[in-house]
Amino acid sequence: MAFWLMKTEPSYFSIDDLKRQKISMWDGVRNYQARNFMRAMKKGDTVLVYHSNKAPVGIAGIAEIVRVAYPDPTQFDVANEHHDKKATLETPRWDAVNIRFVKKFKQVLTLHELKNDPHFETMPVTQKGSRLSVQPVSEHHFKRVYKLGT
DNA sequence: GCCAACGTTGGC
DNA sequence: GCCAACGTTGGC
Repeated sequence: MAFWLMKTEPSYFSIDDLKRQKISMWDGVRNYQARNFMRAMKKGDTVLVYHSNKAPVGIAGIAEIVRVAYPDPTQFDVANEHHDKKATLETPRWDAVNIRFVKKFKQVLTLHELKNDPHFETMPVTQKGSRLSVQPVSEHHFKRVYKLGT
């Protein structure tokens, strides 16, 4: 059982969208390191859903992996903003996973709060210039987030 | 393989 | 909207 953090711009896809849809495809990841982390995800793993770019920036809730990595269909779709002309059905480049809504935090656990809590000093998301959209989370960090968020 | 140019992310 | 910190591309 592993823990992950995945970033989304809430104007594009938010924890409320996930709550409404119950199960959602997490697509559009176009970074190899992030993709490789997605490939390491197992059914039942826990995901911290992180809202980027729009205040309040931070962890908005929790989801669970219900389908492991499979070729992201948006890479083949010329009309999609995430279309990749170098990807083919035979040699796909990018993967998606499916997640299930678990919990929305009463309020977003903000990046500011994470940065001000010494427990999170080594958490990747609190590091300056951390752009990786899919990150592993330690159990220690997850437990602390859970405690503060719920 | 180097690295400049370019594109993107994401906090602020 | 700004811009630092990246990641990617492509000429050489």
